[in-house]
Amino acid sequence: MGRTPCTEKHHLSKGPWSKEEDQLLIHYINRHGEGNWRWLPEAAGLLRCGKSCRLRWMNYLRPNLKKGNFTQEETDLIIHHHSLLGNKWAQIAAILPGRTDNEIKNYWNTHIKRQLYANGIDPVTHKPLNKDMTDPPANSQVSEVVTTSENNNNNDNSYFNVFLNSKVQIRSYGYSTGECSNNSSGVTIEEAQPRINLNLSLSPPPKPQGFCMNPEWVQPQGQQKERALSARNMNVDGGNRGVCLWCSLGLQSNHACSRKDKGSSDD
DNA sequence: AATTCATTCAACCGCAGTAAC
DNA sequence: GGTTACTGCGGTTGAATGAAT
Repeated sequence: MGRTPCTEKHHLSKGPWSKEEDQLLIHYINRHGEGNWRWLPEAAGLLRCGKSCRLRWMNYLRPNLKKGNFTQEETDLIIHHHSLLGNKWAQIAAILPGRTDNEIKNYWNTHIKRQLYANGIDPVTHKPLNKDMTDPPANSQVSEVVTTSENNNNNDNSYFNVFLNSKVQIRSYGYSTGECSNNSSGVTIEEAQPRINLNLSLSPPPKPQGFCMNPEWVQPQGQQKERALSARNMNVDGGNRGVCLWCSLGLQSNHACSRKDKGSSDD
């Protein structure tokens, strides 16, 4: 069926809020507090529906809202948590004090999304756009885009010439295919707190310690090789799951990943 | 200066969850 | 258990603004 829009029901105002309306709303909430949105407009003397009042208050009028551009830290957090939560804007907003879900959603759609696309990252999956390189196993879970600072104290980059002059790392969490020998316990948000920036160029991975991934996904083809490797394989996190790049490159003996690919079923 | 095109973001709409009856 | 109403969330729209031609 669907409901009649509240504005139609009671001939209420629509469109941008006037200063007077804002003042009425602020004044009322300051005196009576939030809540009871259904009856608030009437009580406050507003010709708006409760929904509209709530939105106006939550997004623009309530105190402690942070105005202005997003900082790099905030952008990092948004990308990180989006990779974990998807389009759960309210949940993401809860992590960024002073920011609203609407604001974050807009910022995502107008800025971050485009920059991710421009850098070959699918903003939905947080994986490289190239389909051949990116289709994860059907049972894969979300992944995360992570960037690191240039100096990762990695003294052994010899196998990673493809990553020269690069910065981005894409960390995949919770793939149920493959597993690394030294850490299969999953990663909390706190543990995984990355330093992200939208200079999504590519960079060398850290030392291959517990670095795991599924070799099925490593199908470098021509120029796509670099992106695929960098985006897929850089698990800076000390090994979640999957089969390691080092293994896929035939370097098993050089690092700690003792696991053999065991297919697509654990947990 | 006028027009067109692109971008931004405030606000709206519909749906889902849930509490109250 | 079914219905209704309220609230919150996410997707989408469209007016305002800026940039390009």
